[in-house]
Formats: sequence, structure tokens, C-alpha cells
Amino acid sequence: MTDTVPGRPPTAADVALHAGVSKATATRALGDYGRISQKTKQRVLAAADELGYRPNAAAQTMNTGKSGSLGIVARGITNPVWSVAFQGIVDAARESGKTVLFAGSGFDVAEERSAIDLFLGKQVDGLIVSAADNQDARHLRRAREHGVPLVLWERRVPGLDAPVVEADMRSASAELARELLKRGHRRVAFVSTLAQPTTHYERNLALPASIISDKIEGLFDAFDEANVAAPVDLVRFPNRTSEHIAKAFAEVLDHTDPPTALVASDSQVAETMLEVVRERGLRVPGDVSLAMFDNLSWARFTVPPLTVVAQPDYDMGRRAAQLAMGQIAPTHHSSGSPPFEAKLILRASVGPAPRNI
Amino acid sequence: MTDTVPGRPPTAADVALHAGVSKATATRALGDYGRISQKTKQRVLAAADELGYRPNAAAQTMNTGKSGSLGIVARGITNPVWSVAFQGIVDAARESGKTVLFAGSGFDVAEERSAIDLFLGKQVDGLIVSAADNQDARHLRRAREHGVPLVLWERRVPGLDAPVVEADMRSASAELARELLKRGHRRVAFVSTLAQPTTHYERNLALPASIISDKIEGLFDAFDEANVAAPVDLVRFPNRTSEHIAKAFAEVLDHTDPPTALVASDSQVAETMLEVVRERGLRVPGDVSLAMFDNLSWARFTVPPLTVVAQPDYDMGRRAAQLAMGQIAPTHHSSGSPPFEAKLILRASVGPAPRNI
DNA sequence: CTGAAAGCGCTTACAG
DNA sequence: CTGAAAGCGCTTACAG
Repeated sequence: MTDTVPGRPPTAADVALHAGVSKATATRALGDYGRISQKTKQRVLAAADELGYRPNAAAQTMNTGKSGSLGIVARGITNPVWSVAFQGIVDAARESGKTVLFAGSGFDVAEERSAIDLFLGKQVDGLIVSAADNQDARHLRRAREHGVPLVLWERRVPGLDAPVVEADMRSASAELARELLKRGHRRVAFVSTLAQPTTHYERNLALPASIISDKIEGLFDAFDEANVAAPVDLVRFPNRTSEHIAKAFAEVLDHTDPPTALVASDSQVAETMLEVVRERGLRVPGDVSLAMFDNLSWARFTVPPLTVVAQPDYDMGRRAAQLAMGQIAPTHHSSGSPPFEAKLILRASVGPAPRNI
Repeated sequence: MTDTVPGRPPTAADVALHAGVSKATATRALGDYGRISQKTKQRVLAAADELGYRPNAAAQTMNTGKSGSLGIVARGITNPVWSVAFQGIVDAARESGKTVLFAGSGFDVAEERSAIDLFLGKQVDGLIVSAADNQDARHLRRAREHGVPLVLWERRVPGLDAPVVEADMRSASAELARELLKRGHRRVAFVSTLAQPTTHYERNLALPASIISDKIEGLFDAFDEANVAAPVDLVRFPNRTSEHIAKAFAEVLDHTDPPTALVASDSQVAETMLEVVRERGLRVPGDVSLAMFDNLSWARFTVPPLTVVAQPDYDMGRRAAQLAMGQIAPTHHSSGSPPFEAKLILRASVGPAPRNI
């Protein structure tokens, strides 16, 4: 069956020898390029099959400059929402015969830079990056210098000419706030996480992540519409540990003018939010209404079910991959396409604000 | 700053020219091998820095046969538990300067084979595979032929000499059944998913996934200990869609001798289980006790909180990566090491069996 | 310590 | 249609 020397996978030269043709002819048959007679081709392919030949991708990459892989740099993959997006990327890539390289940055710029350098060295055909910081973009520009398509994931970087795949969080967030205002809520707390905790929020404060700004300013858009003072004093950015997140929620709940509704920026924050609410014995939505960004399946199973903002993660992942593979052209100015729609899913965790506090 | 020709990243030859040394000397400085004077080295490194040189990984791979990457083939990454394991793999790989290639197989053998072939062609330095089928191992053997370390993830393949990273599910499952038996449960249903639905289960039936067998036989071990007839007639293997899963639960609940406890093989099955239980208005644990495998954080937030079996996913991921990188040697017979411990976390969803049914 | 040269396994003009 | 040869960007003996 196999006359391969154990330890050394067969090369195109081996196949050529086995088929009794030249190396060039063999690789033409194998690689399906150039002109070649059907007869010869069959013979070569049969030989390849017998030897168990598989082309050496590294050699191919060196010749073509294409590696057949996409590089993804994001905070990590444990976020369940991101893992769905990642699946969309992997699926779309696979349909085009491409593989996916993944690196976690932990939203640390140095890590991100080294991952991008590594990937550029590996000749990735495209790069999808959820940028840690929208201020430091030099390492992102290197992708362009290498002629590698760069796609930004959910976080816009001013001055960088790269398509962004994102959902319209600002609108969805405004929609959420409208529903809260309609039910009498005036004091709404928002908790997200940032590597570098910021103490005070003020309108349009520059944040490292556009998506967080969008969520906050979206909420406040609705307050503006309703001529209600935006609760800027109830915005918190703890570190990404449950202790810090719990402390942030405790802080706002102990405020002299406390919130009647809590909004968690993502599901990890939401989990701690649920714990704090349970520990304090607060009734939902009797004492406090709750909502979170990210539509996780378990949100239906809490009691009461949790109001969430959903975005089409899987489709966004696919779009990102297609942009990174150059299969679709960016149509929108600073983004790859009009943003995806984010939807508010109102569930029983949102109710009327308590009358007196 | 840069005198790079736009469009062509600088090569080692460019660096050599810029530093006024030979190509060999330049790459020696860059690659940190062979003898070289400090002076020359500094000069070369400075030149490299100025040009923004990054070694072409494809060329390095072609020379060394090492790609600096690990290939992972698993069903997909949307399973939240697996995504934690994947993070462990990525982290351990990164600490050793390696990147991770991911491919989803959907537990389809053909997909799995083509992913493995692709990865072998890419000269991966190690392979971690959650094998779709424990009967068809030919494509897995190819890894050995290439001299690439193969690590199995949670699914043993008889006759394949490869370490397995897994937790001791059988013991944990027995522990769960003991707690159920102790509370008077005699009829316990178990629902998992399989690509090829099997209608009837019987003791020690050969299943494509060892981990599923372990969970079932673990339960039955405890029934044997207690001299209670194992409820083999309450085992179901629907397809992996919520419709089929729901139907499976409906089927067992409508059994003439219905279960007083339901066990879900993973969190996706558990979600549907919760829906069915809610739709039927069954009280938990009054009418039926519930448990699932996989310790997801949300299991604490259902009402009542869900009993789960936990395994150290992150550490298992790290171990798998270390084995695949050849950093630790397999110590155990058919597995990479003694299995990890799986732990039962008993929560309020498990209670006494209803007296009469 | 440094350089010239061969080689890794492909792709790609260029001849025939 | 097929072959001989150069080249991709490195690594690695082999000389000096």
C-alpha cells in the first residue's frame, strides 16, 4: 500500500517518481494548474493516492504568499457570545477552505501586538481583531503594510481605514432605556468592565471600546428624549473580576439616590449582578429591574426571565470572515457594511419602578 | 524610518544588506543560533528593527518541519464548556510561543478526516482531537505516521496508542445516582445526543463516544450497588436539535413507568429539559428532580439551582496542549495521565422522589 | 566568528 | 502537453 519511508511524508518529487513523470508535471496534476493531459493527471493522482501524499502547506505558502488561514485576535473565547461568533468565522472560513488561527489578547495591547506580529509572520490571508484600545493603532496599520485585509470586531478605531463588524448597540440600548423610562425608572445603573478602571463617567467620555460607549450613550439618548437627567453617576467600570463587579453593584445600590434598574454590559457582569441581587434579597422586578446585553440561552431560565439585548453573533462572525477573506467589499464608510440590527428582548425582569425608594 | 518597498515585507536578505553582513550572519543573529559576536548581533538586530523585519514563518517551517502550531479538531466551539477547555489549550500553547489552529468537525468523520489532513499538511506540531467515532481510527493513525503527537479529548479510541485527556465521569455519575437512589429515586432517565440515533439501550452497549458510555454506566453502577434494576429503558439518544431532544424527554415522561429524575448529558440537552419541564408545569424537585453534566455558571441561577457534574475544563485543556506539545509524557496506560476528577455539585434541583406516581 | 552554498518542497515562467 | 530550472525565505552543515 504505502512505500513511504516511515518518518518522512511523501513529497511531490516522490509522487513524480512513482508516476514516472517530472516533478513539474506531477505538481501540475496535483495543484490543478497549467495544462496537462487527463491521462497523465490520472496517473499522477493515483500515485499520490497510493503514497498518501499531502502537499506541504508551508512550501505552498512560501511560493504563493498565501497561507490559507485567517488570524483572529480577541480578548478570549470563553465569552459564550463570542464563541458563537467564532463559530461563524470558522464555518465561513472552512467553506472557503481556510483555517483559523486564534489568539487571545486579554485586551492587553502588548499581547495583541505580539499576536498580530506572529500572525503576519505566518502570512495570514486576513486578520480579524477585537482591538484592545482605540487609541493605539500602529500595530493594526502593519496589517495594511503587509497587504493583509484587516477587519475590526465590534470596536471602532478612529483614523484606521478598516471595516468594522458590529451591531447597532446604540439604538438597541436606547430602546431598552425607553422601556425603562416608560415604566417610571429614572435611576438606571450601568456596569461594564475595563482593564483600567475609570472612576467618573461623563457624557461622551472617551472610552477604549466604542461598543461600551454605544451602550451607555444609547441609554442616555432615551433619557435626553424624555427630558430626564441622565444618570451618569450610576455608571461603573470595575475590573473584570467578580469581586470588583460585585463591589460596583454594591456601590450603586448603596447610593443615596439608588437605581431602580440595573443594566449589565455583558453576561459575565450579569452573573455577578444576579448574585448581588440574590444576596441582598431584592425582588425582581419588584425592588429592582434587570437587563443585560448578550442574549444567552440561559437568560430564559432565570426567575424571572431576564431582559436582554440580542445581536446576530453567528452572522456577524460569518460577515467578518468574508470581509477578511476579501470575498465581500466593505460598502460602508468606516464599517464593513451597515451595522447589524441589535434587538431588545423584553422579559419579566423588567417591570414598573417601585413607587417610593 | 522604514525603507521597505511597500507591498513586500523585508526579508532576512534585506536586513543583511542593511546591516552590511552576509545573509547567513544576519539569520544567525535573528534566529539566535550558531556563534556570533555581540557587536554584529546588535547591528543586525538594529537593522531588523529599523526595517520592521518579521521572519517568514512558512520558510522557517519548511526548513525545520515545525510550524509552531497545534491543531484542534472538535465538534465545534459553541459549547461553553468546551470553550473554556479551548481557552486552556490556547493559553498553554501561547506560553510556549505556539499558536492554535481550530477546525470544527460537527462529529462527522469525513469532516474530521479532512481537517486532520489539512492540519498535517500544515505541519502542525501536535494534534488534539475529540474523535467523532471510536470505531474509525485510520485517519487518526496518520498523525503518528507523520510523527505528530496525537492527544484524544474525552473520547477513547480502542487500539489507538494515544493519550486521552478526560475526567472520571463514571465515578461522578455513580455518585449522582447514589444521591438519587438515597432519595428514593428508582426511575432515572438519561438523555444524550448522537448523530445516529440509537433506539434501545442495553447494558454496555457500544457507543461511538466513551464519555457517554461512562455517564450511563456510571449511573447504572450505583443501581447495581443498590440492587435496583437499572432503568435502561429510560435512556434516549435524540439528534442534536431541540425538537428531537424535547421529544425524547416527552417520550420518557409519558412512559407507563415514568422517571422521577431526569439527567441531561450536557448543557444543551439541559436547556431543552428545563423547557419541557416548565411547559408541562412540573415542579422541581417536587414532581421531578433534575441534574446535568457540565458545570455552567448559570446553573446556579435557575430556580431551583441545578445539580451538576463539574470537571476542570481549563486544566484539562492545558494538559491536552502540554501533551500535544510533547512537554509532558503520557504516564498512564491508555491515557495521558490519571483522569481528572469530576465532581458532583448537589443543588436544590435534586430532592426526594415523589411518593406515588 | 563569518561567508558561500546547498537544500527544504513547492510554484512558475521559459523552453521544447 | 511536458521537462529543466530558477526562485520563494529561511536553516544548516561546511569551509575559511
